[in-house]
Amino acid sequence: MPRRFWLMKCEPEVYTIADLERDGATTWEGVRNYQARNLLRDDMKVGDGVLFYASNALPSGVTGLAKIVRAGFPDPTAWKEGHEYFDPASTMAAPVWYSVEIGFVERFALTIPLATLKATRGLGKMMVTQKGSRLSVQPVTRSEYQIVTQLGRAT
DNA sequence: GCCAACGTTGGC
DNA sequence: GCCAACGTTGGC
Repeated sequence: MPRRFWLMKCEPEVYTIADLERDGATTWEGVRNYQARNLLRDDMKVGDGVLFYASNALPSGVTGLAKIVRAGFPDPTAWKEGHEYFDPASTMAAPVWYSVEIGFVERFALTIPLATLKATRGLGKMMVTQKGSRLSVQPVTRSEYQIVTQLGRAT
């Protein structure tokens, strides 16, 4: 089965590529958007490549690489009463929200800013470069992944 | 902090 | 099922 590629957004105040480097792996929890949920639950597979994106950052951009180390499973935080991600609609029998686990791959020396992505040939159609693109988990093509990886290693 | 874009909610 | 109101995201 061909490896697929993704971009996952997180605010630096919540979690960074440096945190992932320290932890080795982390559970990607708290996604509460159906479109992103479907990707987590159905499409992300072990071994898929991930561009780690820092949103609401200075600058916002891709800060490194990760990979899927555990495919979709019910988001445990949805079951924790009192937790900020608690959702009574999600039950053990019929989970509503899903998580994956990602593992650390590489930390770029410098962030590849959104402005650079927008200006780079071959990334014009990348979802994150489109106006109003708010999806926190996005599909990325192999070629987009490779171009961004090269940018990250070149700096 | 501003504000545009988007998703969700809820009245009808 | 429409759509206005509202809340959230996220770049700047």
